Amino acid sequence: MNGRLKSVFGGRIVLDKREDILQAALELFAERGYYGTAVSLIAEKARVGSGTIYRYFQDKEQLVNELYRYWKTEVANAVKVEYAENMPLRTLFHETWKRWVDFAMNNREAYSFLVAHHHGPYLDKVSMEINEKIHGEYLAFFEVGRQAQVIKDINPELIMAIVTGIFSEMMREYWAGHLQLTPEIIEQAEEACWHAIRR
Amino acid sequence: MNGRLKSVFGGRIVLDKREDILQAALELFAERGYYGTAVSLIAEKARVGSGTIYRYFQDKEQLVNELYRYWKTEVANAVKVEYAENMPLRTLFHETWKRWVDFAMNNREAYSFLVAHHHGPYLDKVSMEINEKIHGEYLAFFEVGRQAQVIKDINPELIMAIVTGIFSEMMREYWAGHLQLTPEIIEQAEEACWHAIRR
DNA sequence: AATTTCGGACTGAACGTTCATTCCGTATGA
DNA sequence: TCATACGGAATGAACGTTCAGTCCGAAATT
Repeated sequence: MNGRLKSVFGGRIVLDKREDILQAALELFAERGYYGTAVSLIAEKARVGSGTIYRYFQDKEQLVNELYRYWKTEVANAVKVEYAENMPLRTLFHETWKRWVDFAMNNREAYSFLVAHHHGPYLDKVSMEINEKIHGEYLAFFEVGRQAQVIKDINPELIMAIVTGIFSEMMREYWAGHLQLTPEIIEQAEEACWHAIRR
Repeated sequence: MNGRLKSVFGGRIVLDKREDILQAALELFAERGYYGTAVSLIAEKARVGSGTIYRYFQDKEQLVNELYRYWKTEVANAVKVEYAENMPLRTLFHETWKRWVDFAMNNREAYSFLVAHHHGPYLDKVSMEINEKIHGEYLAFFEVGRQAQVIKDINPELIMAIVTGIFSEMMREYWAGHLQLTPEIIEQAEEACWHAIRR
């Protein structure tokens, strides 16, 4: 996914144009949005002919969906914490928060892309199923916390909205240049978020 | 703004097509987005010829900006609380939260429109200045709370991100059909939000 | 009162542009 | 020689915008 990957084809080493296209599309979609990005622009940035894109992707819609699924899965894996026996939920939350911030700051384009396309009408059934699957996993986590009487006894969907709302708005303000994100401030945000959901 | 307003012209009562156009555009932009809405579609919904739109608005961009400014100001006025002497900040927050929810639920299209277009590249200088002005007023409120040691001693921009993040994500989940918004749940969300920002 | 003229709101076909997608000639390696 | 990869001009649909003409109430004229 870094545009310089190679693949072996018939014993020959070849630049993988498919990766170039995906990387160029990621950056352009994140910056300009789906409708604001012409296919010819993606081709130019990836240094391929526009026809070449259609050798690798059925159409523009399949391209954006492939990107979406890939990065959605990536971020889900990135925030996953290997669960240790008896780990307090507060600690689990802290670890997850940390990973989430790390991912967003180290993969700005991917994170921006995901946020901007999360509700796009061009997302297909498969992408939406992935969304719901991951959403469900997080819900289950909050349900556990509720049962353990650590988290407020309210609808887990609301808990979820609180956490994702705080996080995404924080990142948005950061990228808009209105808010610095020092380790101290990141911790303050985490603390505030926890205060919102803890019992 | 309800598409049935009338204006008097030369002693004669006439349907105000300008209002029809604004209302049609509001609904379509909210539902389909700016790029997803063809001008001809707005014309059809407003029952006017597409040329008529250009009698009232310079172009599509001016139309979306006019809508944005109007509703941004409307919501700002709608949530404003007449401040009574010695009113606790917690009460002020409660009143504001209530008004905000009321506005969003009673003006779904307008609220969705504002959220969806808040960062659109077609917003002009005037619209962005209105944004910053209103943003600044809210920041000042949180600054007062901080000085009074009622609200956490952290960057007001972060406080702001927390409150708007929770609210907008809550409304999103509501309109997606994932979350009911009973008075009880609305209060739980308000309470959680306050927990996040109180000292 | 009846008829004509006038102004401008209004329409929608037409225009030029942009875009996603296709097509085909060329290049490359087997 | 053949098959495949590739580039980019060509294609046609869709879009925002324009403009020549239509329509209609009001004013002017008879």
